[in-house]
Amino acid sequence: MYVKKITPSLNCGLDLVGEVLYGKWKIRILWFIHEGNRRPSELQRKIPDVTRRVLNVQLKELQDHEMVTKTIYPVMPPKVEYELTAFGKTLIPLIQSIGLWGDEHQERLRRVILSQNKLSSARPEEAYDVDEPTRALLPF
Amino acid sequence: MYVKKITPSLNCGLDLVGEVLYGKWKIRILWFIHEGNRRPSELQRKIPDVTRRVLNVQLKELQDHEMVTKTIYPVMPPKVEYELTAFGKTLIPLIQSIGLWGDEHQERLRRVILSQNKLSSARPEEAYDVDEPTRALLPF
DNA sequence: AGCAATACGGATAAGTTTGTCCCTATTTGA
DNA sequence: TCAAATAGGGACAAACTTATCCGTATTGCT
Repeated sequence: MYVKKITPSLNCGLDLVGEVLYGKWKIRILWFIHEGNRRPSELQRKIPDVTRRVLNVQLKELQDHEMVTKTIYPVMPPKVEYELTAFGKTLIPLIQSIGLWGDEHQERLRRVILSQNKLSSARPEEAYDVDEPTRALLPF
Repeated sequence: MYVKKITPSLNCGLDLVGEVLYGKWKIRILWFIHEGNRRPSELQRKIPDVTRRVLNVQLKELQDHEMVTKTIYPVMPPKVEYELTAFGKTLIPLIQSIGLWGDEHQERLRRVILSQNKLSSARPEEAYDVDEPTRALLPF
């Protein structure tokens, strides 16, 4: 496991939140668990872009940060379930607000992100299909 | 300037927010500008841990993302001021909520962050039991 | 017998962000 | 005259995160 060499600054609330929410997929992992996707394989189907390896790593960190619990059922084939802790649940309204803000401003955000020169050209454009109908009302 | 090789996924609102808010100092930069610290030197005094170099880089990104504007006064010594755009201001309530959540839970957050083994050594003991009772059941 | 599904993680590579070091310039004040 | 304040940025190094590739194991279906 990677060990940090630089101690993070933990001066204010924002720093602290950063520490537990930083991670490319963490917020969405929390959201999908909140939606009832408890098993790793379900989560991976919901977030196809994440690899299983990284999904495991980030779930482990969420666990260490007491955002989720993990239950391993000693059956074969293996079965594992994650759940939000009470603490983790207190984050859900925040995540929802963030997602809603992103949705409200999605055209503008997409524009400023794509027109920024940090992206390497050649976007295959229109890769996406976006949302499953059940998700239409939610931040995604 | 660094150019990304991997196109980020921009499927949902949360992805989009991630793109513009990701960055170790960005949220705090926005907050301090909101509080009236407009000049780079003021911002650096507010966030001593960030280097000037990185502060400039992140300010530039916020500018590209239309979160802040930059005004250069042609005087000597140089004078520069940043301000939130109307768009940037719509983020402030969100940032405030996040910070408040972090403040409310700061003891717990500090504990789980510090007791986590990703931090390099030398934290004054405090064993930390964080039981993983279910773990023992499977051979992994 | 072979393969998919379930799940985990070490070693290593690639990608990305952040930090360090150095250079540019002018004015004011010690 | 020299230091400090103001602001910017190129080249590079270090730190950190994420991805790839492999290996472990069992059950059940074809």
